[in-house]
Amino acid sequence: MDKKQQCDKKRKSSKEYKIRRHQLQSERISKTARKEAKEGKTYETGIGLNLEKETTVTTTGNNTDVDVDKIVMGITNNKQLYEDLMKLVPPFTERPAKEYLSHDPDKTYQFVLFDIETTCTGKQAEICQLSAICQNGDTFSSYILPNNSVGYYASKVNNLTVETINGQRTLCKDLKPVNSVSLQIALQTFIKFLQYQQNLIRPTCCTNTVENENLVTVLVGHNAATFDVPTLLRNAGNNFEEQLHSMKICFGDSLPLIRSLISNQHAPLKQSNGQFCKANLASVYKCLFDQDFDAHDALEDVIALKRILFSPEMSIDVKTIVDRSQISSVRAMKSDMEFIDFRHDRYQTFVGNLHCPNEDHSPISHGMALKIAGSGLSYSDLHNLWQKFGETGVVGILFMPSYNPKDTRSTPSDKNHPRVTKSKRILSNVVKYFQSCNVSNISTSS
DNA sequence: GTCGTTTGAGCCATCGAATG
DNA sequence: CATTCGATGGCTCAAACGAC
Repeated sequence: MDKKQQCDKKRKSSKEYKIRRHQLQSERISKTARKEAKEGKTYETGIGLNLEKETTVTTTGNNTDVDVDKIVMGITNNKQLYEDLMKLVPPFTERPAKEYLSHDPDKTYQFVLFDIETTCTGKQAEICQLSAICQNGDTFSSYILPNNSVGYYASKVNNLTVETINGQRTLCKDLKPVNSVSLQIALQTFIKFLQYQQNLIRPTCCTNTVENENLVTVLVGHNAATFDVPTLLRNAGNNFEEQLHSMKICFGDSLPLIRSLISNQHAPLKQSNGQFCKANLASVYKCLFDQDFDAHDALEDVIALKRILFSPEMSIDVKTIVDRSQISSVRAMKSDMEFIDFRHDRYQTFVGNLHCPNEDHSPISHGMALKIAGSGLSYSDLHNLWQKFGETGVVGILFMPSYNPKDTRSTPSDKNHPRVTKSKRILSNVVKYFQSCNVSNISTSS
């Protein structure tokens, strides 16, 4: 009995068996799909006759379709070809794994809530205001004169503008001039503020005692992991980052914390209408205190955030905050930011060709363009593969697994994991795109 | 307007179990 | 042994939502 099962198992795990089964199933799936599509239109006609006709159409129709299985088999059986393809493209990249700090009862947590206002969003964003507040109520706030003007949408939100007054570029809040400093000055003042606050908790007399090891300072902002921290690190430079690192400062995000509370139906976040509030700052504040606050001034925002997190109305403990705020090291946030920027650069190369935003039939979706970009490939890499190896090149690189040389812990399960995707629909869409390029190139050039 | 993440629905690859 | 069925978990996508 066992022997028989094992034999069967072994047979099924063989490569040939899997490939054959895969082919058969693919055919079945496309057949049924076609049948269903047909049945929708001509339900009354003889099904058997229709099927016969359909299958003949299918086989001829497949000539224009892309036979992904065949291409994949060609590569799996040809190691040399696979290696030749690999030489043509940049090494595989992937997003750094997230590692969040979890609560340690032996440690003291010092939360510093912070927020920034900027000139716009995205990689171009410059910081115009940096504010922070500690649990003891001490605040820091500084306006910063950006090199560029404040964008239309950002200005609508934060009421900051850059005006020229007496020939001087001047940062204005609500059109009134404010004292602003350079980014470097603001950051250094901020560091001093943080050092001072740390020293309030760990006295300077015991610099090398256990006391030092036990203090964890966490900079928490709302949606900070996505917006504030990357923007801050991108603008600040290595010196600032090193200082934070040496002060053992970490970053946390209150958005996932709030989301987690809402999904756990944390009672204080239930509104009077019985629904739970949304996760944005204004909504949470309104729900807890039934008051509006002057949203989108960095200082007002951090004051509100402090009240939210530490008020008795909210009633959460330190362990909850630590465990659910996705606290990460400065280094981790920095390398994640670098990955995001790297991916974004490559993503842009797909826009307008393989990925057409706001069009009904873009060859690949936004998400897929991001995934390809994140694996280290740009449009020119795919184009190059297409020119040198045709569909084999493109499908081979996207489908076949790829190993990161830096990653020593490649488990057997990774061997089945594609560099980008195994989806036949997506792979054939990419191939079809390059085919149509060739056709249009010939027709336009001749 | 930008950009990134989460969410939930639907599709599809995969694999154990069953069939002839 | 070759094939098929059925359950499941992972992948993909668009929409909604967070930040400015």
